[in-house]
Amino acid sequence: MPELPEVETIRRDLEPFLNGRTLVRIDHQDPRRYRDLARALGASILGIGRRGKYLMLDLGAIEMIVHLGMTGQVGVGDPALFRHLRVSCLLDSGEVFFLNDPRRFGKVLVVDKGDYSSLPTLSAMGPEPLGPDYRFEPFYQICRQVRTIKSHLLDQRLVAGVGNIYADEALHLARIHPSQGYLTKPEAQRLFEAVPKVLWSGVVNRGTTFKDYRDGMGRYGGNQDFLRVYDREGEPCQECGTLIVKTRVAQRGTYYCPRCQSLKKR
DNA sequence: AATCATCCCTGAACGC
DNA sequence: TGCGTTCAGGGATGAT
Repeated sequence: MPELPEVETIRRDLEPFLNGRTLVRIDHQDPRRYRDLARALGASILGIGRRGKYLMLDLGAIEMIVHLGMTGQVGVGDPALFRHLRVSCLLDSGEVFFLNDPRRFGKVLVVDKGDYSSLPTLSAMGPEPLGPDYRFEPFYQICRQVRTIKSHLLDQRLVAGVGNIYADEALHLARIHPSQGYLTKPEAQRLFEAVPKVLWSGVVNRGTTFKDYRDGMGRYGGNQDFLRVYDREGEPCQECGTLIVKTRVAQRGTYYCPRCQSLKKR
């Protein structure tokens, strides 16, 4: 499940293969899912950026937006190696930029540059937690009045790019129960600082491969060996030794330490 | 306005 | 062995 660190790792991997290339041919079978891709024919890739979990290929007046969903994998190489090839783009280098996506939760579309009206989550995206516009006050104003903090970490409006794995990791580092609501200022401060810490760790370790994730070169990430709670049910908390518990919060599998992350009634 | 439930989709894990 | 069931969840959407 690619989140901010995984998408950033892919972005860095693909940059040297895509920068300056022209899209010579684009193939896919599902025009309802992969929209307006023909608009990109003949366009050159001026840069590859990222916003939250979205990859953005700068094509000048337009941009190609890629979201990997749960099982999407992009790369430059031989698409014949993949069973679930959904989109392939022939480059003027002769190489193929492709999306392989078994479960088809991923998206690829071409839009006028900056027009995200067909992507409500991207339109309302919160600040980049690893960027210069990440501010405590607006973060705190939301945290203090919501009922279940984890659902807002996943929501993308509070902060961009956090998914299920890094939400649990940040909450453990901040010692906050995933179902906690109405955070105090010190709690919000701890969470505000924990989010970029766990995301940087993910970037440094080239992403978390729990099952499906591969980087832009098809390699496994390394961050799974450094997770504090995610997928560690029954293992001892590294802070206090209490066994990590798995529950369900916001319709998501949720791991936490019942001692370090106690729920406060408010 | 916030919160919750449902849908999309496939493969792996599980139970009998 | 094999078949059917359950689970995983990001984001869009509709309901409460």
